[in-house]
Amino acid sequence: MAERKRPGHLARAVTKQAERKERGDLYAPLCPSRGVLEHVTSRWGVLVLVVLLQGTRRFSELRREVAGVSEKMLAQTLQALEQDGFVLREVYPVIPPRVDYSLTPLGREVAGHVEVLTDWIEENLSRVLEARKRHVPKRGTEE
Amino acid sequence: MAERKRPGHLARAVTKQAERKERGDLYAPLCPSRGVLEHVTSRWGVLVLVVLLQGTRRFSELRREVAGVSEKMLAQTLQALEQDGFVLREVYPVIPPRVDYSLTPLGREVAGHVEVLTDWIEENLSRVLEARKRHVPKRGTEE
DNA sequence: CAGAATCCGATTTGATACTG
DNA sequence: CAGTATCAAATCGGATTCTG
Repeated sequence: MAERKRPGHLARAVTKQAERKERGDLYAPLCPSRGVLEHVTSRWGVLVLVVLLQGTRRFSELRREVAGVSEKMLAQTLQALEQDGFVLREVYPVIPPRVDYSLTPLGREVAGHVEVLTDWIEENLSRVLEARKRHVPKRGTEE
Repeated sequence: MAERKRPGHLARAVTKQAERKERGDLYAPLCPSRGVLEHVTSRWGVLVLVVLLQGTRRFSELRREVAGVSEKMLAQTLQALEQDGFVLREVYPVIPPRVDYSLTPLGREVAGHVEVLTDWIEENLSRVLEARKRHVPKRGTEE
């Protein structure tokens, strides 16, 4: 073992020029996969995805469930996720306006992985908090 | 079904006042779990965790492997992850200085989940890119 | 080598209106 | 209701300089 360097596509010999559909490489600064990752792991993107995993939601409902998000950020987040094909936006021409947001099949896949992560964090928060206490801010005045 | 609202601890009746070690609630704006989530899902945090999953790394190695990160951001990211107990920092008092970074058991757990996510994104990049093409920027001039 | 500290412009974010 | 537009505040983030 001395070849496997990159985590993602390690030991995969993708070098066969543009072979398949094209896989991303997060370790290439210019790869668009970085952008996708950022949409998915963005502050509000994560929470929106996981909430939508529970079912369809309206804008105002998301606003309430994802506590703390501003209208602007929520709209912006939803647009990014919609553009990437994770979220479906359905507008009903009624008065008052009604817009439903839901996950696409693609979205359900990522959201599933994201949820595992968020669940882990919620579940293990105490362990992290313990670690923080244990952690010395600087290096102690003495050892 | 009409009770399950919150994704994370849904249908769990945590309401028994401060029962166990305390679980986080990402849907509570003030819960520290939000901070942990942000460290883990931060721009560079994600990449650092996945790289460290491959094994111990020195500062300069991380700098190279996580292409695009600046010294400042890398240091900052590592500090956050170290504080949360995900990363272990070992200093060797030699000249020139040597510092090794590795994952703690706790870190290996999160990093594992994070890797599943990043792998999915790399793997499915083409699907997302397709969705983006398909996506109409505004609402077309006509339908 | 491994950072800490500083300067400072580029983004991001968030209230607060305003619109269809 | 579901956003968009706007403006100021807060952060981010990188290049540079300086130690141990």
